Amino acid sequence: MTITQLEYIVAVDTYRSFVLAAEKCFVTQPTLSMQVQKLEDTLGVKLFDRSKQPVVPTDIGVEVIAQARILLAESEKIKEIISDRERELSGELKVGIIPTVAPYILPRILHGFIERYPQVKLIVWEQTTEQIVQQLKMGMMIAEYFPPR
Amino acid sequence: MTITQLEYIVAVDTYRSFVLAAEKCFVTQPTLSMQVQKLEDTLGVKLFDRSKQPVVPTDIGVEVIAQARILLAESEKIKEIISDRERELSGELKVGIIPTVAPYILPRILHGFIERYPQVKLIVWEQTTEQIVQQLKMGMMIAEYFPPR
DNA sequence: TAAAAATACTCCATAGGTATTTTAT
DNA sequence: ATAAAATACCTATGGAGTATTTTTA
Repeated sequence: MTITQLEYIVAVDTYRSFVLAAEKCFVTQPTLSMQVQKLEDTLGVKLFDRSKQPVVPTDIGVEVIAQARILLAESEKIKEIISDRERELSGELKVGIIPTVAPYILPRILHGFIERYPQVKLIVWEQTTEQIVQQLKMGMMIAEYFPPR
Repeated sequence: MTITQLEYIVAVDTYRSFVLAAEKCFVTQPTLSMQVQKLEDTLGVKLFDRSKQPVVPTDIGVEVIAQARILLAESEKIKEIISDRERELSGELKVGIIPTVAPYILPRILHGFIERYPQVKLIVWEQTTEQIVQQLKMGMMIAEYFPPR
């Protein structure tokens, strides 16, 4: 049982659709289907009834999903602890970036950002790609795409 | 951030030792150390101060660990939902087993169990190795080792 | 017959392991 | 000197992808 799997079943419950839930979770439909099945295997119970459309949670699925929502809320609180602390430290913005591309991308970010938020202290944070991916997944960093031209 | 990683930091906090925490979590010390570091990377904060012994959580570590304990408690409740439901279904014991070894091991289990709990209905559940491993990890099944002779 | 979900595969990221080095008492 | 944590390296599981088949309305 993973936090991700719990997010998936909550999404399926919310949207009553594997296709739509997958889209909202930014994964493909087969990926989401398999993870939901895997969680069902782990728990040893069917969480959704797919024999009708739209998909509907089973009786026990309703209970598990309700508890999953509570757990996910607690998970959000962990992130809040970090954000609160960072706000409290100072008006800072950490920018995670891979060293290789820093000289190409940083100037553009710095320019646009400093213009709009001149009072915020910018902290450039060298990270590996993996660390950045993690930060993005956690919603603790925001990605903005700067096209090459 | 995974539920496992949260279990690890709670264990380190509880035992004030990576070595002992690893033992209690049934993983090796390097595995636990790396997962803790990875979580620290993900959150972008140091959770423990290793410059002293025993290891002690940082200020923010204390907050995160407290919240992690809450989340893990909610995680336990999901398992309880399943167990409660299973209890309520009937006085049953599900036995997960790989088809290959069933004929060798089952008779022994059945004999000992039926003797002690004659009123409980036994349900043999054919599973893959992976499904059994999951069930064991979740604590939803108990493994007992029957030596070959 | 047109959606939605399941299945079959492929790939690679990473959790976990062993061996070793570094750090703290 | 010794116990504990970090680091290096390796392996294999499984999460996620694409392509396709089976379902349900």
